Amino acid sequence: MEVSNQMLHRPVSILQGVSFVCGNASFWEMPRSQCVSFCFEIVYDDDGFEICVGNVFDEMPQRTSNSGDEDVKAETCIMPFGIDSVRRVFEVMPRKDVVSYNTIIAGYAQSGMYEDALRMVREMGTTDLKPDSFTLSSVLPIFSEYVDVIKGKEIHGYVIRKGIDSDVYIGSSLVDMYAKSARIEDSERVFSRLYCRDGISWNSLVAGYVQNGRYNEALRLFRQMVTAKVKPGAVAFSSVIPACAHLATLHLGKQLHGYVLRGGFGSNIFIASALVDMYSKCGNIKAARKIFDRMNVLDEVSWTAIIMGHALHGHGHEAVSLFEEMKRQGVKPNQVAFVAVLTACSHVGLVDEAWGYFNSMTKVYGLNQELEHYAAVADLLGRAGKLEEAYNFISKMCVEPTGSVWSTLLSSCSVHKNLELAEKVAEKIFTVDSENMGAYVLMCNMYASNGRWKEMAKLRLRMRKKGLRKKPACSWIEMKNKTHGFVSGDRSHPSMDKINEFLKAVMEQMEKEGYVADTSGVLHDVDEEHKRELLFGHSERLAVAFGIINTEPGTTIRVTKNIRICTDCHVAIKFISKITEREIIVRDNSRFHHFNRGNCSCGDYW
DNA sequence: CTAGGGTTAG
Repeated sequence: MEVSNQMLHRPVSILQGVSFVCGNASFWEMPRSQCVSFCFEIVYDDDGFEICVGNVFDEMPQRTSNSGDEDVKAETCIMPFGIDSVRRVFEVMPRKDVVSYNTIIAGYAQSGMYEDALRMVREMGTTDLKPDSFTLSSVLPIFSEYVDVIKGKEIHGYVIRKGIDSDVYIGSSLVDMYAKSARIEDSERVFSRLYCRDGISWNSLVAGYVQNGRYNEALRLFRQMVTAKVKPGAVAFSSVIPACAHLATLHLGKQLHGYVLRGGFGSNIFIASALVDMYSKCGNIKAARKIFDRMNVLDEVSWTAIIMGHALHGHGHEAVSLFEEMKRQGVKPNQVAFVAVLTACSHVGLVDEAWGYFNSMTKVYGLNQELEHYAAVADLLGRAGKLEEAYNFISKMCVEPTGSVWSTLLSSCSVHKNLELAEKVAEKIFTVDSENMGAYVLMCNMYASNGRWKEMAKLRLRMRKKGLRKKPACSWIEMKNKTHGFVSGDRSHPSMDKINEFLKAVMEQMEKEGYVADTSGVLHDVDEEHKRELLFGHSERLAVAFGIINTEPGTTIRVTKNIRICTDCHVAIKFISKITEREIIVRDNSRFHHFNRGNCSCGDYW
């Protein structure tokens, strides 16, 4: 499992000077008695204070409840004075005990002052006070955030030795720590050993699955949690809903939405933003917009979700005007919001606007342009046919271009049929990423459409030598709460005869209305007739046909495809939408195509 | 005195 960008971008300098010394790796496998040999030491500071009874937060006001939501911590736990004043009080306390240390450590940790929190843990050691489950529950999340699994494991070793590893708080922190370090198997093991699990421990693992891209497992565990009669809270919903967004499983997303409303969490901004994202990624931008319009409070995340939604659905102008509206309302766009608005520009070809936004990042908002922003602009230039400009832009990037940045340009070269530049770009890709499947496939396609069979064969040989195999194209459609998958050319679906019959009938009508098969994208060196047959078996076409056959007239068809929609299928589905009078929505790997009355929302710009 | 959450994205 890959570590996400978010993890890699976290600084680690904060951990310097802190040392939880303990043995190495595999204490998992050891019987408990042997774990004792793992010691836990703190590097002590020289100064120390006497132990004191009392609590520096004694003066704190009680938390007030907050509109039925659970997330009271951030909003309503207002300190009467800043953490600095708390520290001053703490420092003059004549005697300090574990509780007072825990309190100040938690205070620092919750205020993001991690160095101070860890310094206090060290100081605590100088006074003979031993960190307990409270201390460590405050400290562990620091190592989750900074993805330091070594430090996290040291603490794990220590808590096993102290016999507090089954503490729910510690357990949840450990589950989270391992998940954020991309070691979800270890999260599972910690979780499985917790004999007392509350909603938070369940959700730590659910969220862990989502963070590691294991969406199906996240949903499975969420269901298990509900079955175990643990009621999901607000946080649990905002953790699982993104799993539906990623999987594009509208029916599950809808069920969760229903659950959210019944639970009274509908106005929670975290959940509402997740729902906006989920509906738009599942192809229902109207529902997404409805939820967004009903939200009372909007932050940069909710704005970004709806802007990205419109961008993915090809409503570039709407996305741009929402971005302007966000700024007008005084919400400052962050880096992600810029990714969204640049994506919007790229999908509709707003070149000048995009440049304006790109430059305003540093000049107006003091934000650095990161790889994603460069990628979006490169994508925009490429789509707009400014291939050379895009090439130069990428070559001069301040960030080292990755294979994926070059890949967007390569697909633009393919759209604009510039084989010469494509070859140049492909070589760039292969130098950074010699196993980039997409690049091999695209180049093969381009050679094929130019009749350059020799070059194609050469490239295929190169692929074979590397042991690379083409990822099969597949499409899927939800039908009565079941997902039906289709693989290109695969005839094993039980309804295949009906599908073919349908496609044949539609095809006759299509040809009458002027459809001509575009066989240029067919990879194989076979005759025209055979090429047309191959197009006939494309997965998106099968899924659309299956959807139409099995639904009432007028029902919207939603299909998801794992790779870019094929040019010929794009034309064909336009015809199909007109002939069958259906709205057909196809999500490919980068956007949505809304086919209606013979047109597509992308305006053929994709 | 302690633990889990939403937006990028190939």
